Amino acid sequence: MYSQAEENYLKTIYTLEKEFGNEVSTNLIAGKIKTKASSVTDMLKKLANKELVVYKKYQGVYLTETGRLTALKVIRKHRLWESFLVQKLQFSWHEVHDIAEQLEHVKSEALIDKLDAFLKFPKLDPHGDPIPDAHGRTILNKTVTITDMKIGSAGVFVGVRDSSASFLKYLNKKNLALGDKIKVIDIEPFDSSYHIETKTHRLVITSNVAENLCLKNVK
Amino acid sequence: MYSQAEENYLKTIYTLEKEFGNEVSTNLIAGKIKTKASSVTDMLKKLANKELVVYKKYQGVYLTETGRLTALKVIRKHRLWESFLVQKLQFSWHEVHDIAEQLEHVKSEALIDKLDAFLKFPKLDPHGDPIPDAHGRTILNKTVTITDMKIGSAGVFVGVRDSSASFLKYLNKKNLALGDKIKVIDIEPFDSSYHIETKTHRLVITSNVAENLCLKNVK
DNA sequence: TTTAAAATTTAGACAACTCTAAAATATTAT
DNA sequence: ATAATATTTTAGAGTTGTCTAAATTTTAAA
Repeated sequence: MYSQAEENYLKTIYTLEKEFGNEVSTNLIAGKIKTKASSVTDMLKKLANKELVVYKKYQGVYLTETGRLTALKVIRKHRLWESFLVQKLQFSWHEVHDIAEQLEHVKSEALIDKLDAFLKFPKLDPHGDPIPDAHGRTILNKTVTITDMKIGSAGVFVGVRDSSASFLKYLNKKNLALGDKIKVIDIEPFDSSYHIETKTHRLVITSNVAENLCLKNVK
Repeated sequence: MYSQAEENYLKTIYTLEKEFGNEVSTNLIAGKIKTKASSVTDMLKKLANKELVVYKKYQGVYLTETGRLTALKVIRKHRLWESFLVQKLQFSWHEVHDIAEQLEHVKSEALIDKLDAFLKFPKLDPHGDPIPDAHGRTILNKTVTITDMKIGSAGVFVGVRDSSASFLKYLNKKNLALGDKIKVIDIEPFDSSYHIETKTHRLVITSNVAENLCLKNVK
C-alpha cells in the first residue's frame, strides 16, 4: 500500500508525462503539486527505491510499468468518485475536484468495483476524461479542439482541456454543457475569436476558450 | 480542521464515555485504538490544548462541548457512509466498518449533507445505531436486549451491541436480520440459553448472543 | 568557452504521530 | 500503613513528509 503523498506524486507524474512527454522535471512536479523542489527530490528518491519511477539526478523522472499502473488506479478512483458526485449527489462539475482528491485515497478494491457497478461502468467522467478500467485500460477518446475545426463544421462537446473551477463556471454561465452539439459559424481573423452555435443559442468565444473545448464526431 | 488522528481519538473517547461513564482512562483508549499508552498521553495533551477534552494527569479525560460535537460529526459521517455502502453498494453489514473508517475523514460539509439527502435522511445505520443530524442530535432509540425479556414476549430486532464482523457473520448465518420480529419461546435455566423464534424459523442462542441483540417495541 | 542564470540536490531542521524504556504516581493487597 | 503491582507520564528517539538555505550541476548567453 502506498501513502497518500506517494499516490499524489504518481498521479501528477502520470499527467505531466501525458502533457509534456516522457522525462518530467523536478520543478514541473513542484509547480503542479504546490510544494518545493527540494521536497520533490526527496520523494522521487523514495519512489525510485520502490521502483515506481526511474530517476537520475538532474534528469527528471518517468514512471515504471508498476508506477504507471498505480497512477492509473488512483486516476480511476478519482474519476469514478467525480462521476458519483455529479450523477448521484447532484454536485456541479466545478465543485467535485477537491472532494474526489480526498476520496481517491480510500483503500478498498471492493469499494471501487462496487462503485463502478453502481454507476453502470461509466467510460468518461463529468469532464469528459476517460475512466481507466481495473486493468488501467481506457477507451480511445479521439477528440479535437475547436481551434482545429473549419468554419461550418460541427461536433459533440465531450470534454475540456482545462478543468479548473473557474473555467467550468464560465461554461455554466455560457450554458455550454457536455453532450451539446456545437457548430463553428465563423472565425474572426483579427482576434481569432470563434462564433459558435448550439441547439439553443449562439455566442462568441475567445481562442483561449476554443482551445480548451474538446469535440467528438466532428464533420 | 482536525487531523485524522485527532478525529479518531475524539470518536473513541466519545464511545468509551458512553460505554463506561465519564472519565476515560489512558489505557482504555490505548486498548481501543490499538496504540501505546504513551502515545495516548501525548495526544490527550494536544486535544486538551485545543480545548476538545479536559485532561488532568493520571485522571483520564472527558470531552468538552466542542469535543463532543466534533466527535458526533465524525460519527455522523461514519454512519452515513456505512448506510451508503450497505443500501446503495450492496455491501453486507460486516464488511463496511473498515471502509467507513476511512471515508469518515473526508472533509466537506456539502458532501455529507448531500449524501444524507441522497440516502433520504436515514435515522439509523445498518447496525441499528442512531445517526446524529448536523447538530449532533439523534432520535431516542430505546431498546432492550433479549436478556431483559420475559418468556413469551416479542419485539423487533433493531440493532446490535457488538458490531464485530465475526458477530455479524454469525447473525447472517443464523438468518437474523434487522427488522425481524423475534419472540422469546423459552429460557433454559441450566445454561441461560434462549429459545427464540422469527417468522421463518426457531433457534437456540447463548446468553452471550442474547445480550448483544437489541429489540424495540417489546411486548 | 567562460560566465551568468536557472534548475536541482544536499544538509539540517521542524511538525505530527508513533514507539521503547525509565521514572513517577496510583491502586491493591497484605 | 506499607509493599507490591498496575497505570500513567516523561524522555528520547524514529518515521514520513515538509521546509529553508547553501551547494552543486546544467543550460543559456555573451
